[in-house]
Parts: sequence; structure tokens; C-alpha cells
Amino acid sequence: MPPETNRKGAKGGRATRSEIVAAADRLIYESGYGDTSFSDIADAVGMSRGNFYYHFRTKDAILDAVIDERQAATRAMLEGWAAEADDPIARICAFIRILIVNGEKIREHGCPVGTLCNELAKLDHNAFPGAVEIFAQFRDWLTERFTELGRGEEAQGLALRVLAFSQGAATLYTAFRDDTWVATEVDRMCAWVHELAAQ
Amino acid sequence: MPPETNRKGAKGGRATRSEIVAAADRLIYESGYGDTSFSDIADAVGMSRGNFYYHFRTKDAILDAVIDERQAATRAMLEGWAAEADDPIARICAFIRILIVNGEKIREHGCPVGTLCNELAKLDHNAFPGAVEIFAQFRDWLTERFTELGRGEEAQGLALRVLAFSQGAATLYTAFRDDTWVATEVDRMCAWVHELAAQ
DNA sequence: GTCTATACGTCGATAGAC
DNA sequence: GTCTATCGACGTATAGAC
Repeated sequence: MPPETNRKGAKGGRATRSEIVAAADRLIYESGYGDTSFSDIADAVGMSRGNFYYHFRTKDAILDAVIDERQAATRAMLEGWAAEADDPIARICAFIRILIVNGEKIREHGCPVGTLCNELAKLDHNAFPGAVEIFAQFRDWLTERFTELGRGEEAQGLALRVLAFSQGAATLYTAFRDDTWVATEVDRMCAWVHELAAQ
Repeated sequence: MPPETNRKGAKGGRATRSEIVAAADRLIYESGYGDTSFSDIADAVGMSRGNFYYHFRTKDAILDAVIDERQAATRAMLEGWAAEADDPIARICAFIRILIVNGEKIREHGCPVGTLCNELAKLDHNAFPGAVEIFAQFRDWLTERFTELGRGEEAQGLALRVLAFSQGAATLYTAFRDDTWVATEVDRMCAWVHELAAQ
């Protein structure tokens, strides 16, 4: 089992483990879970396949770690937006603008959450609920923002609509690779949020 | 090479080839391209792996055949809607309602077009443009319908919005598996099309 | 903690009998 | 057209030396 602390070596337990998870995260996003092998990840961190099993016994264990990491990263990102902007409208628009901020990656590899959920659904993988939970984090955060806008009743419906918009836009962006179209849709969606708040 | 005609046997060339493509189509949709092996397809049609190569020399050749078949099926479906309904609004709503008509399959395995495009994009597969072409078929068909509604200028933008909606809804449907939510969103979207036409 | 060596299955693909 | 037998490469995973 990996150690609980990172004591001295330049490649101590925690640090190595973090490197592996970071590499796996990137590779799984770019190539998909099924097409990412132990060798790929080991190569990416400059480590032998054998040593790899000291840190992760199975491929599923890596996936679990990657999903945990993504949940934590999502939490941090949502908190970051809460700190940067102080009104709900700006925060919702910050979410919508991920499509622009992460534009190049989304154009090449789609939304990290949506594509993982779809892949795990097809594989009937038991990590599927963990991936869906990331969607739930966004949904709940958006719901809170719409609630702050005084849309208590319909807050979750509006949150899901924004989430669905970003998923649909991401998929078509990956397919058609049209930067201009995405920019237009993002602007339109942000304008819609502003109108909604003004009503 | 497979024969050009299906002459006599109960398992003549064309028929067998069609069976293979149909089985591959289903398996690729349900499990993804990467996770569908020759053995899986051969088993599904009750054929040995060896004989399989008489019909398709490579896995990519099967994928190409599946994509061709899906393009043809899409064309047929779009023509079917044109025959059933005579006004553009009803036809657009027929498209939106795929989410309900194919509800169970979409809930389990996502949209066949969107999930394939996303997978092929990650694999940098050269069949990717063929899969995107299916999206283009829907886009162009929807564009024609909005043009019929007198929305010449913005017809393609509206078509892409409808397409993006259905993609986003499909992804969240697969993730959250909420039948009620999908039904509500489909109704809302159809109502939006009616309003748009009434303006 | 890191390595090499290796087991064992399955993959895509081929050869050749019938 | 269909089969069995087989290939080499690569997949996950393990054992054990250092």
C-alpha cells in the first residue's frame, strides 16, 4: 500500500501518486478510459509498469482516484467563482463561459464530464455514479445561484437547462469545430440569464 | 471479396453482410467502438471469427459500413417524417421527440450520433468525419424546416440550437436517468418551436 | 519504491482445410 | 462461404530481485 506521508525522496509516495493521477486524468480525458492503458500512464510519468502496481493495484482504482480528483477540482472551481464574482448572474455566466475558457480542449476532446459519463454508461462501469456526481455538483451549484435570483420553485429546472445547454454545445463544438458558433451561443446564453434576472 | 449478389443460400453474401452490419451497429452503440471486438460481433451473428474476415478485412472497415448504414437510416427517417407530417413545425417536433420515442435506449447508451462522434474524436479516428456527417444531415434537414417557416437568415442557427438541445438533453438523460425531466424538456422545446412559428 | 521478468488472456489479423 | 488453428502484439496483473 502507498504510504500515508511523503517524507523525503524527490519521488515520495504522495507526490508520485499525485503525478500518476494527474497523468491518468489527462490521458483519460484525451483518449478515453478504454483506450488509456497502464503503459500509457506509466510512460507519461516516466515509470515502469511493474512499479505502477505499487501505487494502484487495478485500472479501476486509478479511475476512482481520477474521479475523486475531478470532484475535488470541481468543488475548488465552483468555490473560486463564488469568490471572484459576488452576484449570481456573473457566477452563472462564469460557468457558461467554461466553453470559451477551455475552448481548445473541449473542441478536441469534448466535455470531460459528459464524455466520461457516456463512456462509463456504455461500459456499465461501477464508477459511473461517481462520474455522474460531478454533474450533480454543477447542477446543485447552479440551482443555488438561481435560488439566489429568487427562482426558488424553478431553480433546479433552470440549472439543468444551463447544464444541458453546455453539454449540447460542447458535443456540437467537438463535432463541427466551429469557434464562432460556440462564441455566439455562449453570448446568447449569458444574455438569456441576464434577461431572466431582469424579469 | 464479398459477392455482389445474394443468389441462393439461406446465408448468401448480401444477407450475411447486412446481418453483420446490423449486429455491429447495435453492439457499437451499446458498448462503444473500442469495447466491441470481432468476437463480440461474430458471436452475435453466430459465426466464427475466421469466417468474419471473409466479409470484413479490418475493424475499421466494419465501422465504415456501420456509419454508411447509419447515414442511410438517418436519410430514411428524415424522409419518413417529411411524408408523415406536412407542416414544418410538426416535422421539427418529430425530431425533438426522438428523445421520447427512443427514450429507453438513449437513457441507457446515450445518443448514437453524439457518443460515436465523441469517441472517435478522442481516438483521432479517420472515420470521425463520417460520423459528424450524420449530425450534418440532421442540421441541414432542420435548417430546411426553419427556412420553410420563413426564418431564412437564422434558419441554420435555429437548427443547431435544436440539435444542441437534443444532445444536451440526451447526455443528462443518460447521466441522471430522469424520465420525467426529459418529457418536460421535450414538451417545453416543442412549445418553443410553436411560439417561434407564431411570431 | 523501483525495477525486470513473466503469466495469461484477448485483441486484430492470417493461413489453409473443407 | 465457413470452419479451425494459429500468429504476434498488447492488455491487465503478479512475483520477486534490488
